[in-house]
Amino acid sequence: MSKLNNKDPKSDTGRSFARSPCPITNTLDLLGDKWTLILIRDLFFGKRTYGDFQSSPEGIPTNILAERLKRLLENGIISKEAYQDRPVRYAYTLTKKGEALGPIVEEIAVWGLKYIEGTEANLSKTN
Amino acid sequence: MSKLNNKDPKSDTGRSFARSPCPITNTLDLLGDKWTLILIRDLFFGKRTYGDFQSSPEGIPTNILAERLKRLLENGIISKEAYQDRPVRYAYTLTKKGEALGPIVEEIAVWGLKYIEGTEANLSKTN
DNA sequence: TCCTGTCACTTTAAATTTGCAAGTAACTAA
DNA sequence: TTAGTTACTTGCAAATTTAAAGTGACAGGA
Repeated sequence: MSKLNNKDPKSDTGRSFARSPCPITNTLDLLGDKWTLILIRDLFFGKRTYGDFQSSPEGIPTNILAERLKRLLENGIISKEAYQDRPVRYAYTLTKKGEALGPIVEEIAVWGLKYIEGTEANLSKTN
Repeated sequence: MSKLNNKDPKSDTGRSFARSPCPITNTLDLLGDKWTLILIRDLFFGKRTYGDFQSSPEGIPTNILAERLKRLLENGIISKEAYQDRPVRYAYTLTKKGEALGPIVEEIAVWGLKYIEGTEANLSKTN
């Protein structure tokens, strides 16, 4: 039951990985897609509600948004709390683990600004 | 004809983007998937041939490998050259633009090592 | 010459994921 | 009562990914 390359990381002993024990591979399995790091970026820019994320110019589909928020919650990268009752409204914020993604987001922005023509640094909230 | 949010980046004036002018978004459109940064990692570890990439423990499907190498070539992140004739064999290497991805890969590795239990730093070539 | 093997891909078909649109539930304000 | 907002969920077509097999160029050995 404790085979390597188990399809489900985290299951079993915690020492089996979906693809390999490489930290890069496993980080990519968590946030290596076209939307997750955009959410992390938005969180760094102070966005906190479901509606805030939807309003970013990239236009994330709502089903993808819900699923990504769930995955980030399950992995302890963000936390969710009601910031008001009547009606209940939720705010998502980065945990310490999530805040630690800062340097990754920063280096991606630096590279993009330097090598992709026409990209612009954040102009307030028009990410 | 020069609308923003054009579906085809690079088309038109070069000032229209697929999703937004954000450097993070555009970098993600280039390498935000589960395989591209693994190839970049392999290149940093000195792998250079098609076979080298195939032999990494993650087991990239060959059609994906071919397509990603093509995209990285088209975007000037890697270059391809024959390193022998009879039979012709090709080596892929990082360009200056590709080498500049070093800090991103590094920060991803640092985060993964710290926050994903069980991941291990590169043990020679067993990425 | 024929056969086997390697390297660098390409093709095919099925499985998975994505994107778009519409729908739902809770509640509030008019 | 009706309309509006927020935070999702559902359904389905389209796009992407995956595994597996196939192709073509060439080399070496029998």
